[in-house]
Formats: sequence, structure tokens, C-alpha cells
Amino acid sequence: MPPRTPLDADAVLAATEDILRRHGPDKATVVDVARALGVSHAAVYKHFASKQALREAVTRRWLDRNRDTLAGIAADRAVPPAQRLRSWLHAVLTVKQAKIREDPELFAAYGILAAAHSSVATGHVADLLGQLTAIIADGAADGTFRTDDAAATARVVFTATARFHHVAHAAEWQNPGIEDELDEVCSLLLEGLQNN
Amino acid sequence: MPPRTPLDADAVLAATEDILRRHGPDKATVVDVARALGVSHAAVYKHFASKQALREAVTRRWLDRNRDTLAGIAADRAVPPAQRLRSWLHAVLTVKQAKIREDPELFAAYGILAAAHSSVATGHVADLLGQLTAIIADGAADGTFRTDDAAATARVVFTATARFHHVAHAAEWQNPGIEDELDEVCSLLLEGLQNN
DNA sequence: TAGGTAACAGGTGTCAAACTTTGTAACCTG
DNA sequence: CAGGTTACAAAGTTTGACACCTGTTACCTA
Repeated sequence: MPPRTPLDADAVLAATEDILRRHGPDKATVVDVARALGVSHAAVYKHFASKQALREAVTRRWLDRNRDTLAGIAADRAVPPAQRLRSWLHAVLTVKQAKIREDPELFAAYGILAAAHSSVATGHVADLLGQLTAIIADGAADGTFRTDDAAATARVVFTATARFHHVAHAAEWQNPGIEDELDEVCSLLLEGLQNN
Repeated sequence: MPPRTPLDADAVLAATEDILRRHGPDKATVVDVARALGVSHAAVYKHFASKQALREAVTRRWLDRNRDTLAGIAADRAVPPAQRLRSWLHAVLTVKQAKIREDPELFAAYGILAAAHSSVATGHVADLLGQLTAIIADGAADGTFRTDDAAATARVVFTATARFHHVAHAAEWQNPGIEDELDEVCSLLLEGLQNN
């Protein structure tokens, strides 16, 4: 018996997210998801090629939910580039702290994908790098920053702040002084970046 | 029958290191170590309070083997502080790359201790931070670097270069461009550090 | 008495059998 | 014919009996 409302990819994603949250990334099965939807597990495979693909789609959606917040900060020309760089790096940390606090299960799922060099993780990094490049390009254009390759400089800044956004350091984001540490790293990087 | 040469802590450490290398950190048992020494496993417990303590002692010894190389670079007043900072950071990376290549089993054992916040790991970090502080203090003294707290600045530099020495990033140390990346991060940090 | 032994309780790891899960295939149905 | 079904093989996971390891104790001996 087909369900009254036909199954769509979005409903599958929502149900998977829920199951992932309740069972954890290791115990969430496709059968569980199907059961939650009142459907056979084969139906789920009509919408997603594999369990891996389903997981990636859920994680991508979850990562994308805060993209606009960060993109907004990166693109806000009203704030001078140096201060914008600082705020943006803080925002990245804050967003990730919130994610780990609110959704430890989904965060763990993201960690697994990142470790497996999944395109979701590299895509997320590319997205953040793009935003950072935009901030630095703005700073280069208005003379605040000294650089002749905004993308390369963005990569360097991103590497130097790995402790504050790389999943491998997630445990350290709970440390009480972490924001101050980021502030200090920002200050040193800005000294290096700015004309003076 | 007691052995001809009485067992001492050092012989136990050497045997443990050997077993660790041959069996890997997960399969190396205290019984294996005792067997290699021709002794009962209880004898090993006369010298080390627990398997954990034995492991930590082995790791500490292994970490200490390259300490002098790095300490030598850090203390070499013949090299100007800026260049010394750069060489030292490269040396830390090189030493760790060599360790992971030559002794993956012992490196894995170190990774486990680091994750468990063992005093061996924190001690190792404190040691490196001390060396870095010395370089920066030298730079502050001769006017190369602008800082009023060498230890704090050392912490910031260490944090900003986490990707090149923190165990969590060990997999990335195999990347071909990693040295160039470190070079670029160094350059930016030195710009920020130096008077100009 | 420092440094060894043998024996043991309790915890952890291993292995094969039984069960789940994944992914596919062949088949319905509005 | 898109979107569902049941049935199934292959791969992965759980289970439970059993072996092995850790850490301790009581004891031996140069």
C-alpha cells in the first residue's frame, strides 16, 4: 500500500536526520529510516543511490543551514575588512560550537565524512575559503591588506586558524579561553596582513 | 630461576619498544614483553606500576630522542631569530614526519596518549613551547620581534602552526606541498611579529 | 630485602554461528 | 512510468562460549 502523501527526497532527508539524532551515526540504518516513514527500505533506495549518498545529503543540508549567516558577515561591506575578518572567524567558531552542542550525533556524522575525504567536507571547506577570499580581496582592494593573491592568502589564514574550525580540534572548542586564543591569533595575523 | 643479568627498567623499556614495533600498539601485551625478556610478566610489574605507565615511559623516551636536535636549533644564537623560528618550525615538522615514517606503531601509541591528555603529551608540548619561547625572547631582546610577553606570543605562534605539529593533522604531513604551506604561514606570522 | 616466581580473579579480546543490513532485481499499480 | 512492493544474495554485525591479559597476592631465594 503506497502512502497517502508520496515519498519525496526531502521527507527522506528529514526522517534520516531524526533517526541519526536518536540512534547515533553508528546505529542508524536505512531500515530504521524506512520504518519511520512507513515504507519499505527499498523505497528509500529509489531516492538515494546508497546509504553513503543519503548520509552525505543529510550532512550537506545540515551544514548549509548556517551558510547564510556566515556569508552575510563575509559580504557585509559596511564593516571594514580587518574587523570583518575577525568577526567572521569568530562566527565560524561560534557556529561550529553551536552545532556540536545542539547536534552531537550529526556532528559526529560530519566528522566521519570529513575523515573519509568526502566531497561534502571538501565542498564545505571550499565554501568557507571562498567567503574568506572575498573578505581578503575587499581588504586588498581598499588598501587595508597587502597581498597580490587573495585566494592564496585566504588559504594561509585558514590554515593558521585550523585549531578554531578543523573538526579534529572540536574537543578544544569547549575550552573556556578558546575565544581569547582566537583573538590573539587574529591580532597577529592582522598585523602581518595589514599595511603599516 | 632468576636471569643471569638482573632485569632493570631500561631493559624493560627497550624490550617493550621492540614488541610495540613488531606487534603494534593494540596487540602488544605485558606478557609478550616478559616473554621477550625470559621472565614472568609479574616481574615487569616490579618496575612499572601498570601497562599504561610502561607505555608512557616508552613514549617519553622515544619523544626525548629528538629533543636535542630541536633544542640545538632553538638555542643557536648564530642564526638570527626570524630565520631560526622558520628553521625550527620546519625541523619540528621534519622530525615528526620521520617519526611517523620510521615508527608508525610508536607514533600511533603516542597519538593514543595525546588523545587521553596524558602527561607525556602535555609535557612534550610544554617542552616545544619552551624552545619556541626562547627563540621569540631572543628576537624580542635584539629588537627583531615586537612582543612584551614571549611565552604568550610563542603560544600564539604554536597555535597558528598546529596543522604542522598537532598529531590530529598527522595524515596531512604526507601531502607533497606541506613544507611550502608551512613556509607561507611562517612568512605571514613573521610579518606580524617583526618590527618594520 | 630487592627482585624474582606461580596462581588467580576479573576484565577484555577472539572466533564462529546466527542474525541484520545493504543493495539489487523482478514485479505490481494509480 | 514514477514510485512503490516483496524476495534475495553478499557483506557486516551481534552474540556467547572460551582463551588470554592485567594487575594482585602470597610466597621464595640470593
